[in-house]
Amino acid sequence: MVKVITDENKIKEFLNSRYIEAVFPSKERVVEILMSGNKLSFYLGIDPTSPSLHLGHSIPLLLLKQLGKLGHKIILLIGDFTAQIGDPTDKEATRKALTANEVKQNMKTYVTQAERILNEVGFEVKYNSKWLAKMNLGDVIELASKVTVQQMIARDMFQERIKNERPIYVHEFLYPLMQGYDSVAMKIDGEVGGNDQTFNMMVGRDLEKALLNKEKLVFTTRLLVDASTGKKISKSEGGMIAVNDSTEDVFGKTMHSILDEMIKTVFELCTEVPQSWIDERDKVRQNGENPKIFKEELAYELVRMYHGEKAAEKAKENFEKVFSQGQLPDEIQEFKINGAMTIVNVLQVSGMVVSASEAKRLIDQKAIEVNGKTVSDWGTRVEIGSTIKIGSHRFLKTR
RNA sequence: GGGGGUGUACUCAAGCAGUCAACGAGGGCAGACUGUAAAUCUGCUGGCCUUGUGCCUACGUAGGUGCAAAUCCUACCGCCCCCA
Repeated sequence: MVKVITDENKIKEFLNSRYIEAVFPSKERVVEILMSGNKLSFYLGIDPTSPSLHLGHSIPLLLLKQLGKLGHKIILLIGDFTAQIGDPTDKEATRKALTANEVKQNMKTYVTQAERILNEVGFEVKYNSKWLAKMNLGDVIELASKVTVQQMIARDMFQERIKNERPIYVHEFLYPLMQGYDSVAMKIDGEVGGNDQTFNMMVGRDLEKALLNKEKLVFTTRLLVDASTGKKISKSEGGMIAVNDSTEDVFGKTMHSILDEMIKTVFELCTEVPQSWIDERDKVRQNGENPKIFKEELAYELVRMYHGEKAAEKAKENFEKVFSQGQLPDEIQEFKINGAMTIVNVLQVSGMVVSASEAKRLIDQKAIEVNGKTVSDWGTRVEIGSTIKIGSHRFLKTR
């Protein structure tokens, strides 16, 4: 059993963690409670709305890990019920409701993904359908009586929607209540979440006080945006790096989608590398070092965290080889063909493109190479044992 | 319940009978340039093939008018606003 740490310096150090944006009700109060020596429980709730955890999720996970290291009990709450409702946070449109099946599919790998980050500390997994699915209308109304409509519509994204004449559904109002009720159901001592979750987390704090007369602490983490420009960290949603991406993908996506100005922030928020090292490296970069080097260090670190040292080493080598030197990667996806076929056919049948038209377009755009030669004719035949390059970084080998 | 508005490709958004597979923007893809960056420039962005002033499918859904419909009519469905 891990002993609860009550060393004031360590607790203050924790509160100054670079992951933290704010704590509620106040730093002083949090110190007081953490110093009590009681083993407390903290949780992070994640709705399985997509099949993978990405860089953004890793921030509260890392913070949760620190709480675990202080000797407290940590819980990963899978919002299997809430995922079906949809958190209206930061969305200008109502989220498409997920079916129970989609949710189930999505959460399959959540725990193993979270493990990659929480590895050193033990954690418990809970599912909020356990209590939310059981509530009856009376319970819901009781809960709803604790929050006013004014409080709800005061939230910016609801204001946005009203302004843009977009619909707001009643069930979306219910979302914060449900998330708040999670705290009550678990009689939780504290919650960790991105700062966009502040409202939802505070509803939980209010509910816990009202229904259990218990004080809940709230830790909000910084978000992955550039503080000075407010720009998103990656150039696109699609480029979001996922914990269960392949090692090549984690490395490649990092190199490809993290803007230079963001490298430092991602290091700070998504890794556990000492601050002094980050500052030092950032300084060197600012003094003119090719930012590619710093970025490669980030890519390496992320792969190392998720997949281990060896994988990181390999991913780096592979990257150097394929992109810096323009060689072929070690492992190329293979596709079996029965004798020579036209290039368009191979691309389509292998699923590398969705239609023959797309294949033809790519050929017209000089994006297809077979055995190192750019293909210009749709009818070009591909023999068994050929290596096809599609665009800048996709490869296929026929066999 | 009454009145007004609206529904277009991944998203936003023009079009309001033929020249519409549908302007523009964003996103995505590809090419040039690079550091697989960013910025910039260029092209592409429904499907099929026999690549054509070709065929099929698509402008909420179902019908209708007409040589011809995303565009007009009818019904239905959804959404927004105002009044009650």
